[in-house]
Amino acid sequence: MPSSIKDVASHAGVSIATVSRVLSGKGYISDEAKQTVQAAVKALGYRPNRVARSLRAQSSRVIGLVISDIRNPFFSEISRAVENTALAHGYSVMICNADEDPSKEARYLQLMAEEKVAGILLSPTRSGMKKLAEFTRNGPPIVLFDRKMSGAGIDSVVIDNFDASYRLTCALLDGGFQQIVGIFGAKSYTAEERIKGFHAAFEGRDQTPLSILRAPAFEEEGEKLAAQIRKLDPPADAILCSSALLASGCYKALRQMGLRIPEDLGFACFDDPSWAAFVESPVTVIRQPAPMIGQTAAELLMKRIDDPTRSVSDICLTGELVERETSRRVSTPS
Amino acid sequence: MPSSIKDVASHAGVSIATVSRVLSGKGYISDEAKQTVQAAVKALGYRPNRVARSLRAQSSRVIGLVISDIRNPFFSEISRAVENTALAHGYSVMICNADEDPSKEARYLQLMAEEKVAGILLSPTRSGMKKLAEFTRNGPPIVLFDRKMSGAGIDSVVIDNFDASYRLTCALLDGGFQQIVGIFGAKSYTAEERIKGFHAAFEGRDQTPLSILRAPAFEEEGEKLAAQIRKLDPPADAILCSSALLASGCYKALRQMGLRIPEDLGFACFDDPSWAAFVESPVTVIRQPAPMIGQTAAELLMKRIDDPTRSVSDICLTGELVERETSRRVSTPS
DNA sequence: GAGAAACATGTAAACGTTTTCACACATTTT
DNA sequence: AAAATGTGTGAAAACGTTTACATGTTTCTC
Repeated sequence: MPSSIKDVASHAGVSIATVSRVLSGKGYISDEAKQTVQAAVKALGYRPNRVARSLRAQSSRVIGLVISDIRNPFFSEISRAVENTALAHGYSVMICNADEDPSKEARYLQLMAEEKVAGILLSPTRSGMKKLAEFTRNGPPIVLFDRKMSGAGIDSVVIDNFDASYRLTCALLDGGFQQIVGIFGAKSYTAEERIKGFHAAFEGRDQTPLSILRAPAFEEEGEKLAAQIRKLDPPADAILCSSALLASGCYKALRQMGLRIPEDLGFACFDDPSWAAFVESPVTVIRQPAPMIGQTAAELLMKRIDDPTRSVSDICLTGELVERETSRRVSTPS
Repeated sequence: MPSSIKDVASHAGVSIATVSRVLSGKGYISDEAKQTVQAAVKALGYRPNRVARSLRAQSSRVIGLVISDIRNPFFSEISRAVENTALAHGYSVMICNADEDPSKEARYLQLMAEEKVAGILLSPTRSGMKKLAEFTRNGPPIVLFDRKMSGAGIDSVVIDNFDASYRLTCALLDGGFQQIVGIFGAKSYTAEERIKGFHAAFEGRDQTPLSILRAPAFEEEGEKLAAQIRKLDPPADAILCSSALLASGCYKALRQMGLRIPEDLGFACFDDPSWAAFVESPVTVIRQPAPMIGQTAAELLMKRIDDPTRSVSDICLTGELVERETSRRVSTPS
């Protein structure tokens, strides 16, 4: 049974209004009152009740973060950055994991509105987007990250997925690969952009994509896709993966089939999972500035909270191409 | 400006008490009242305000999850399982990332108490443990996972780290390695147990551990440790890593030094990061039942919430040894 | 047909804050 | 010396719920 402001007040022999004033530092307080109240607070180990505070203020110092998949290292990096940034500004972060499931996403969004969070950071599923515009109208402010929604008047911070995908594909093309298959997420805006960049890289060359496969960004899906790829005719000679999770599933399956990379199959992917640097032949990747995305999005949200009328920003960061070995064709010694 | 129960009441032409009764399903309500109220709720898009509800009830249907490092896949697996389990029981989960920092941990624990969460799931840092016993006294119920604290009367679910470490070490020993160095987390209970198991494996054999190194469980730390290991005299011939993060940092650095694994150096680690299965020589690991840990801990917490007087349980699960190639010495062809 | 039980509803208090307002006193300005 | 400020304090309302209690209605039961 923690003590309330009432207890502090009677212990200090003042009214609760005075205690509140001392605690918030607003209004006039005599030095004497300040002293006795602070002593009482210490003596009772008083901690203000945030729920009561939120009820009164109709908002809390909590930022809601709804991520699509907590197991994806890209998102956990972001979460970490968001948390650090928010903490530095006196906000706490409540993370919810939508697991790429639109109904879970909707449920969490609803929950956060009911919890009266100060604002929401979200990487929406494609299907969740429709309701979003309406939700924002009388819910807390939202900032989108990783995935955006043009023209809805919602702030966003993403990377230039078109450009990144374009460059990654070019790396494969310039490396001498001919039959490239692209693997992309199933439902996201991000995937759409990357597919466009993928196609664009072929323009002006006398080549075309071999195939485009799509699946939810889970490791198991990557494994399944690998099997599909083996069946392609003409056979693929390189793979581009749109996410680390898909990539590790796919890479794993390929290796288990006994394929050598890049001798038998070129490979390139988004994100820079740690293993990309230390497998037999290090993997060419697009490294996304995840911490920067998280920090930028959090800062943007806090600005929006402070000033709900400010004009909406769409911030675009750029990915870094890290060319390693798997995007260059090697003459197979066999 | 979302509508309140008052709005619903006047819209339906009844008192707020009636509305509340319809919504909660408690007490007597006529069918007629039920109808009109439900219609009003729908018409206004009414959503109850959870903050008010929590204030009144002095507790919310939210479970706080304080994890030590969100970037560690082991913890993100757990988070996911916790979330699913909690959701199935009508609870939501608020995740906070302590980043292995005791002061952040304390801050978050405090925050959650102030937010009146129904209960807390925690993998405590070693130094945070002292205050824990006191905290539990007048804070929300706590269940510990991954790391426990014997004799404090707090529920816990962990794996048998002693045993797992023992078996992993034996795998290396049986594989023919002589000079084994162990790398363990810096501050955790878990690390202590694993170190004991590590030592135990040497008993009854005419060998001793070459060295024991400790560092915070971050990837960068693993890289640093790899450099230290190279300087050892006599030189190490195998490494045992206590966490996936440490392992990937270490493995990466070793590969960059041009070392072959297991030809030049045996290797085994805890957790089963995806790359362990598909690097040149697949890595021997202890696979921890992360989802099971998360689920069990969440269920235990909910039982504790329902019955604060129930006797405390310490649940112990076991890790699975996956013997692959890096724990067996091979005759170096060079 | 009278008392009891069951049903239905409304009133008001409570949860712990913050903040407006009013009041009291002290100091400064006209 | 009256009026205007400045300083310190407390009472009370408000935030949106839930629920104990009071007050009616019905419907049974003998």
